[in-house]
Amino acid sequence: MGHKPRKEMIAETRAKLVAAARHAFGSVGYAEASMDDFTASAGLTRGALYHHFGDKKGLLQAVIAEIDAEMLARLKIVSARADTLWQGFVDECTAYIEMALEPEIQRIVLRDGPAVLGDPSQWPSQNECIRSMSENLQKLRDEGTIVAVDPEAAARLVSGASLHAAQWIANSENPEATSKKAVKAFNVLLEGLLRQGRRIGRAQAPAEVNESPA
Amino acid sequence: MGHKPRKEMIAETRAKLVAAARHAFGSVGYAEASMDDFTASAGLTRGALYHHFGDKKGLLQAVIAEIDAEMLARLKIVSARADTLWQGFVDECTAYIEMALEPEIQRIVLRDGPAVLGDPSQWPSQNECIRSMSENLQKLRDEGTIVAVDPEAAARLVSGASLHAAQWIANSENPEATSKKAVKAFNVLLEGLLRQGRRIGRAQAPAEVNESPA
DNA sequence: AATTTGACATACGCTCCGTATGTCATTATC
DNA sequence: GATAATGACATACGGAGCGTATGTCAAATT
Repeated sequence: MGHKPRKEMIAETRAKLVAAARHAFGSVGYAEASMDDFTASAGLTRGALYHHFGDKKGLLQAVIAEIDAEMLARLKIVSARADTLWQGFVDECTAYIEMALEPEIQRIVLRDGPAVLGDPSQWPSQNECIRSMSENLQKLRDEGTIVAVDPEAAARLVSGASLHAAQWIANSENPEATSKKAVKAFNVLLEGLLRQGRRIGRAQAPAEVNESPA
Repeated sequence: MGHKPRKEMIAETRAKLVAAARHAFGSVGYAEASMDDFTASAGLTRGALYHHFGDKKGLLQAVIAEIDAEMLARLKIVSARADTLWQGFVDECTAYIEMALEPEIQRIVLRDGPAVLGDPSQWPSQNECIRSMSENLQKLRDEGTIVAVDPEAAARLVSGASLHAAQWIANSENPEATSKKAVKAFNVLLEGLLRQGRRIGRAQAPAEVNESPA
């Protein structure tokens, strides 16, 4: 019978394990996910898991690497199709927030990941997202659009603000309204990066502006 | 012999459990901390733990509540002794970052806490710190120092940036240099909050300023 | 003085993880 | 082409940790 090639079978096994773990981690969380259970759901046993990933943490790393690669790809698409560098940067930040709204990303990447694997700034994958953002900021600085500031530092602060904003939004009882508030405040902060003459889009409001809700 | 009153004994037991757990959680982390071990180190057993705190998560909540109360107290001191509201706010942010540099706070409050107890923005205690910051921003807005922006949203973004900055600093190989970069970039972002006329402390080399008429 | 409450300790079972070992197919060697 | 060797898994075993159920003893209540 047409048995598939060896390498494909193995890759398929790894993919099945990662997929099963991703679902389990994303739904019940890392700590509550039983290795026996989700390997069985993939038609396998823990033997396969330990063979391919060493331990439970190794599998979490693989899952996060997969998710992170997807995130990076999505970010690149967003920033690539913007008209200006600055707009691309802003769009990328917005996309970052939107991704962080997804429960699977929140749970696996933002909560369990740091607890199990340590600080995300040390992960190779997370650094990819930061590096992408840093490069954009570097270009914006060379271009003269933003003030002289360390690109990586700014990128980390901005991503930190984005992630927290996302978690706040996702857990609020009215995500729509919260999102609007967060994005508005976010843009205000980002304008701190812009050089004075470049500031745009702020209505230059007189003394006491009261924004009326909705 | 002079036996102490009942209530004091009980409070002492609770305090011993919280202290032992705090040390264990802070050093080896929540997941690796054995209840048998650290209750024994307090001269007790898990029986006492379950009686007072329900389960391991309950004890973590108590530990975090204690740490958070300390953090809030420190923040209040910092913001109270500043000359201006804005300076108080900036100082508070800086203090926030400095506290987040402490390993115990990083591990328990910033990493394990969210993984075990869920999103920090839902904790009563964490909300206290945010609320304190929000109040300051509200006053700054009323005062006309900062632009019209939702105080809570800004507070959450700023705290998010602070926390991430802290983790980045703490895990960098050169914390001193990283800290300088982060604080500088942080101030730049914060200036986004300031209204145009109020901007201070930026050297502002006007290469090609294109000032739109106010 | 008798009873009740409550603060703990002890005992038990269960789940889960990691390792050590076994099995079978594929690949390499001759 | 038969045999040895490798590698991908499954099975078996032991240990640790958690939660609960139960026991005990002092203090508070009556």
